[in-house]
Amino acid sequence: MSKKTPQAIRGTQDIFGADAEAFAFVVETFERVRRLYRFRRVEMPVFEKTEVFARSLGETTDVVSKEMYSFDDRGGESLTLRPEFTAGIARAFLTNGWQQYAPLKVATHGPLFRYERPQKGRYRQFHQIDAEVIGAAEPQADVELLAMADQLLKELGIHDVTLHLNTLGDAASRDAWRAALIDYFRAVKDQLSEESQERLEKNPLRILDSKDPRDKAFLPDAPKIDAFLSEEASAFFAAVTSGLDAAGVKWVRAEGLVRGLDYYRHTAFEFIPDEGGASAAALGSQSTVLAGGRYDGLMESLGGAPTPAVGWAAGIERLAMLVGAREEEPADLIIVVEDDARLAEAIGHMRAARSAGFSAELIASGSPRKRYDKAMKRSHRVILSLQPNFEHRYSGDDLAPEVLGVIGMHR
RNA sequence: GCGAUCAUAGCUCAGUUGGUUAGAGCGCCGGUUUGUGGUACCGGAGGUCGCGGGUUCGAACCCCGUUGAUCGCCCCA
Repeated sequence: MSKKTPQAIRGTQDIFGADAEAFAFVVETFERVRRLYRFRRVEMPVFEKTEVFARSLGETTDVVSKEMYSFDDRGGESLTLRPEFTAGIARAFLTNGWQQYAPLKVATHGPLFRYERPQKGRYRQFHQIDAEVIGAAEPQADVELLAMADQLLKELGIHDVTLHLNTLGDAASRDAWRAALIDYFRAVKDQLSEESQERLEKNPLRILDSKDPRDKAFLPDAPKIDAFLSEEASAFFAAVTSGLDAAGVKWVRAEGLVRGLDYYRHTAFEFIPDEGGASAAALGSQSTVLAGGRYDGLMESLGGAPTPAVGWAAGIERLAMLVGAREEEPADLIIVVEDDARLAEAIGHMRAARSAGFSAELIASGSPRKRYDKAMKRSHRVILSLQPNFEHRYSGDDLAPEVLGVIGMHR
């Protein structure tokens, strides 16, 4: 590589080959499954006014304060490459009058951007699939969304992950719990890790999933959300869990599972690899493959009417790692031109095969005697070799007569 | 923002305590062989050893800096 060749931006990826096939498999499976659940496809802008994210995520969150790709456009307006899907979809819901479709079930996928240090399963430009139900206050929406996530993972062939489920309660429950946690941890502040001492002020809920042994000692006796749940919030969570049981979705209660972003209420969930499993090993320290929750408070932060909503997102790269490398589909037909005089004939056959819906590839370069070997090394159903003296020969594991039929050749 | 490890051919990697013109496999190109065959053989192209300094008679190897990658911390999907 020349020194003059510009290098790719840190944290971006050029995906090709087996990895790209795995990526496509994830997206195609998602598209198929979301149709089964009747989620409508939406296409969203990749950038928004900065305030869309700043107001919805909370000014003090790390995402907003240091992880956003923001810039001023030529008119001097601050814009931001989307760090997540939910805020943009909420904005679109409000600005396009999609209230008329509520409850609205939508799905999308595409690139997202966060200015972070790249590591295994984390990139600055990464890709997610996303599903949201907007304008549905009932727990059945949570259940359907989770049933879809569960089916998607199974259809991807990922069986060693489990749904970890928690409730954050309604706004009042959450605030009371949060206050109790601060009281509890403040009493032992000087015994906590440095990180958690900081979290105590900024994000006390996060102490609950600290990895530091100094913090872990205090976690079993920390106040539990259940003690602070209103009757209504309790009933909501019970309806979600019984619905999941009815839908055959396996789950475990995770009392320490919280959300980093301010707008979450009630249900919070993550699909996490089972310890010791192949998926856990494949993902390294980035263990969550699909996560989401209910965000009843979000619409108001964007100036809309109170609107209940629930959604999830999953990193395509992480899912692709669990799916594993995938091979390209075999070509239906490969034509080898072993005599350049027969090139035009081959081109005609190519067009006929492709027009009939068969994938076809032409090999007509390099030493004529080595072209056949080249064809044999590619994954294929039928090879047609055009030889000197107008002879032709076939080979392949699956001498599909329908493929040869469309180019007027038969065994 | 912090830490650890790493950087040699298009790819995967050797390269001894510092010692002549830096190697292999795969891939690519050409030739021979085979001619229902994924073979074998021969040859070729392709490297300022990430970059910049330093130590030394001599550096891919030792030292400093720098850039990049990987993995982890913070945070988070």
